[in-house]
Amino acid sequence: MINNLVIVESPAKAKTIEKILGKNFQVKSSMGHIRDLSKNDLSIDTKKNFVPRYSVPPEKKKVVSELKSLVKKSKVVWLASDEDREGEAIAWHLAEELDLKPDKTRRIVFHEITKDAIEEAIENPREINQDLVNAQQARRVLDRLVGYELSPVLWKKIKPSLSAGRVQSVAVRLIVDREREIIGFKSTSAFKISAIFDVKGNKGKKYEVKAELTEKFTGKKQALDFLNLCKSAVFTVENVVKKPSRKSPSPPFTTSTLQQEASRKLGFSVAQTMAVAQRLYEAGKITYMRTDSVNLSNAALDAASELISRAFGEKYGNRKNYKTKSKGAQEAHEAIRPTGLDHETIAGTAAEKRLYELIWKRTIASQMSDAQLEKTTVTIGISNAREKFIAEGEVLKFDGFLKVYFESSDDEPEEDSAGLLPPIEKGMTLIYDNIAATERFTHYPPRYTEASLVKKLEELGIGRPSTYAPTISTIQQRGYVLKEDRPGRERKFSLLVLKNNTIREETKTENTGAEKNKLFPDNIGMIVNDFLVEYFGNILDFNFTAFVEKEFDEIAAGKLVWHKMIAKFYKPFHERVTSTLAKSAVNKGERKLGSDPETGKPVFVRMGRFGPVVQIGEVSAPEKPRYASLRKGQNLESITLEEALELFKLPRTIGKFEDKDMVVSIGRFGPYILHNSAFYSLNRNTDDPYTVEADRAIEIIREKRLKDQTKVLKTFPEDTELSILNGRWGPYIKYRKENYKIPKTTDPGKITYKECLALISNPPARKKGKK
DNA sequence: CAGTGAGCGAGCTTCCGCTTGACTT
Repeated sequence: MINNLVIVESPAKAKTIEKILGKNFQVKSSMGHIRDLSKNDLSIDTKKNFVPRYSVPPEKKKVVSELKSLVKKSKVVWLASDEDREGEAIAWHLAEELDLKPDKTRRIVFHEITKDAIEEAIENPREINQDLVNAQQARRVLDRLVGYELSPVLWKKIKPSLSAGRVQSVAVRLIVDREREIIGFKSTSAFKISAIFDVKGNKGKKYEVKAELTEKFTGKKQALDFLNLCKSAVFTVENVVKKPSRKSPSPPFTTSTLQQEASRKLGFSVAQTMAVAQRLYEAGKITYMRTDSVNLSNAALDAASELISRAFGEKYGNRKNYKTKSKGAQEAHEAIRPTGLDHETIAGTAAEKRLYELIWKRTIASQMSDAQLEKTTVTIGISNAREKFIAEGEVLKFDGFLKVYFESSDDEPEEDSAGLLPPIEKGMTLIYDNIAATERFTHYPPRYTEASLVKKLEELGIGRPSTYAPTISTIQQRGYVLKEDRPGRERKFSLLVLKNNTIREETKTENTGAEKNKLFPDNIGMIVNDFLVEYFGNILDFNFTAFVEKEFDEIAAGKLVWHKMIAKFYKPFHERVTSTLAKSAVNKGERKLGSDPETGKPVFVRMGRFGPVVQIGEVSAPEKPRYASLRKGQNLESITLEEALELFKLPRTIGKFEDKDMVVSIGRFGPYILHNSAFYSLNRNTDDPYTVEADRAIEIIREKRLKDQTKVLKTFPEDTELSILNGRWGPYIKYRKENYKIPKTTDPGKITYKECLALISNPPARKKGKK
């Protein structure tokens, strides 16, 4: 017989709590929700109060039967799931499914896993809050209705297997909207003026001071006029102002801020951060990693302040607890922090170490004092112009939390930060070393990264810590969004430099627009988005979630009946679904670009069976239309007629080699040359299939042939299907179309037929990790 | 591996939010 059975959500949590509670308590986990709407149908009675039909999904059967048998052996069952909407629902589902009798069931909650908090919870049990449970049911039912009624509309009107939902569709919209802003962005340029002045300090020491003009000039002529004025100008220090300023540390990590900082500082993807954090959590190294709370337990605050005084001194400490600012936060857990603050580092993989250290630093810094700075601003007047030069310097007076942590930002890297200024006094006359006018271009708003998208979603109150990573993977899996690198392009800019009383003009080039790991909408994402915005604008509205959340709060407060709220939403929504199915045309993102100058036939782009395609001519016309696939990075909505026609220039016959034609085209694996029924790949980076000429093609063919000659290292008379080949990663065994690795310990030059057979029948174990 | 773009019809796809393993390459 068990006296007390405690059920929590996570097994790692169960282990910790069991240690705290001791022998009289057995602690088990439910592994999250144990029941849900069936995934095969709607499972909601839309005719009768939206009654949900719940069932235990197959993967949860085992947990439930285990819990059932434990319950039978227990005197009292303590439902200790999280104190939020989902946690309350988990407790309720457990009570229902395990058939728990009220007299032997207690509901308890705690926000931190400490002895005090848990003991206090045990002393203050309550009953399941049915209003809160109903708010969760409303959330669940609404999401199911939206997802399972919208998705089939997309299958019929756009493409099978697509999906839509309250969260994912808004995430896609953010990315599509941003891309359109970028496509429509008109970059303008202006001339920024910066000067370097020579300053003589006492003892004749020379310093340089960098200053910037308060105004920019829109044209080169104005910039030139200004530099000409400077030739005869006297520069005088008009003012020196010193001002103290402070920098405060950021709050401890939540899921969202951890994902952002790990992305910026460690280059982790959102999924990677969560996987590493999960391992740290399971190893007992950090607190729970799916949280929206910035709260720290008293024990953690004590430990931090003790550690800070000991390691850095009393004045570095600033004990405080932060308040969450994010919309819809439920704060069922603590912030993400090390469980043992005295461990600055841990044993583990490189990724685990780095993430842990990031969490440690952020937590400690959050309990440290502000950094104090002194900012100096020097205003330099120009005798014959009204503009001023400004030189700025910043000195750190007290480092405070900066001793351990510096937060990164998403913005473009700042130009060299201001440092210490040399001794300058009001009234000094300065002599310029040089004054430069540099043409600078305005930049389009940045594309989202996974982490900055999470940040935006959190600001909008859309999604939860447990869903940020899965949402981002879903919108990529559906093909709505691609995470990609894009090469930049070269751009010319003007530079005018005044030095030694003469002005020199230069044209320079810079690389602009290069992107790394950014989210781009793909054609299908844009089509789906436009369709949803047109027919279901209310759900795609950025405030839709915030609006329904307010109603869920009212349900939780007992002021609103959940199925009435759903009924009010569902009636117009369902009518819209029906009318959209009846009225709207099948949407393939078709767009007419113009007509083909050669034949006069219309030129269209649209989604075809195998992706976006250009079509010349109508299907109904007597002559069959011609087709060409769009290239990677080309969009249905932005491709021009010229670009579309260009696609029909392939395949190109570019000449003869060894009496056979050389034909250039683009296949699944990129551009290639076809010659004498053999394929030769063009170099994606340096060769352009639209312009490549015969000489270069021959060169490529010869290179490939040479490579192939050295490809076969060894053959065996015993079996012609077996050979040792030289591949991209070194020698390998090829046998009947399959490839096999040769271990590093074996010399591929001396390998025998027998050894090969052994490696084929018993290949060395591969590293796991791939699906 | 190097190209597709027809048409019919059956059967399937899909949401968000809790939480971890147990499968194979």
